[in-house]
Amino acid sequence: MMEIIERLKVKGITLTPQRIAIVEFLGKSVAHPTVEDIHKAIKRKYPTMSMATVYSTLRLLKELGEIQELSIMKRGKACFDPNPKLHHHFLCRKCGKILDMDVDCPIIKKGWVSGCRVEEAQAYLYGVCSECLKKEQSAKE
Amino acid sequence: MMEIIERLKVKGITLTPQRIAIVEFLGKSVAHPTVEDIHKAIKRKYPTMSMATVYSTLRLLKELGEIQELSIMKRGKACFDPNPKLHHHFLCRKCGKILDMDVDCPIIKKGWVSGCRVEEAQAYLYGVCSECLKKEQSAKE
DNA sequence: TTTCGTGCAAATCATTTGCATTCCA
DNA sequence: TGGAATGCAAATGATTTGCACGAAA
Repeated sequence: MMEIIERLKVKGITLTPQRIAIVEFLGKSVAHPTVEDIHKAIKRKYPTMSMATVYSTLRLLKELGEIQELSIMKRGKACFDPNPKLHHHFLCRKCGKILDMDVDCPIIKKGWVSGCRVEEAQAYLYGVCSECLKKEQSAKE
Repeated sequence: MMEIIERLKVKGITLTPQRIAIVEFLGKSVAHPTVEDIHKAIKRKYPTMSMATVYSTLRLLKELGEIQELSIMKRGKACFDPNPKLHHHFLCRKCGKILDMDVDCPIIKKGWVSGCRVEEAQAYLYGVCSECLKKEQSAKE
């Protein structure tokens, strides 16, 4: 994730310890954290870290195209994906986990559809993940 | 939309004038209205109609599978689609309009993906709609 | 009569904003 | 040093909830 830091530096973005901490946390996260998740995690290191700072840094990173915010919401809370590239998501209704889907849909992508210019695309699948299905199976036996 | 009313009756749902008004409004709406849109429209006929009633009726209809709530949000507000069948949506960043997309994606649908059971799927496309593109074009000339 | 829906107001909760203080370049 | 970032608290705005009243079976 140091590449992000480099790009921010090149763009003249002020690199505060808080911002670096957020970028580093996002870089190693795989769970599509909410603002609260991020705040809680970083508060251990920086006890004064405020929600306002987390919100503003996330907005900055989003505007710079370094991360993406998902339209799917974890129980009403926004969540973020450190991977800004086009990919889709699966939300498990049992455990609430969000999984990245590496499916390449020929239609849901940038380009043209019915005369409209598509600049961004996101697909959301909802259901039960393989882990939860396994648990259901064992419970039955 | 009278079929919905029929189905509600069969299921033993109490049919109040307010609920009927909401169902009728949704039935003839094509613009994916927000809760506020619905409330405002019906308030003309029923001046005492409260937001709480709109919210509770929408939740009821959603739980019964008669309508769907979109994960895409009109400026932070939830919006609803009277068509509960699987289809996708396009949000125009210029005019804010949401269009139904009649594309049949072979991957973004119910079924199985990577060991997960997909019960519901929604794809969202973001960009500029054909109308706004036309306006842009004329402005240039 | 008894249950259920309505509508008002108050409560909730995520997110935003104002502003004084502090920090990076 | 100067402009930008931080952090606190207060404000905002969508949605939910509690509860008394009224309507429906």
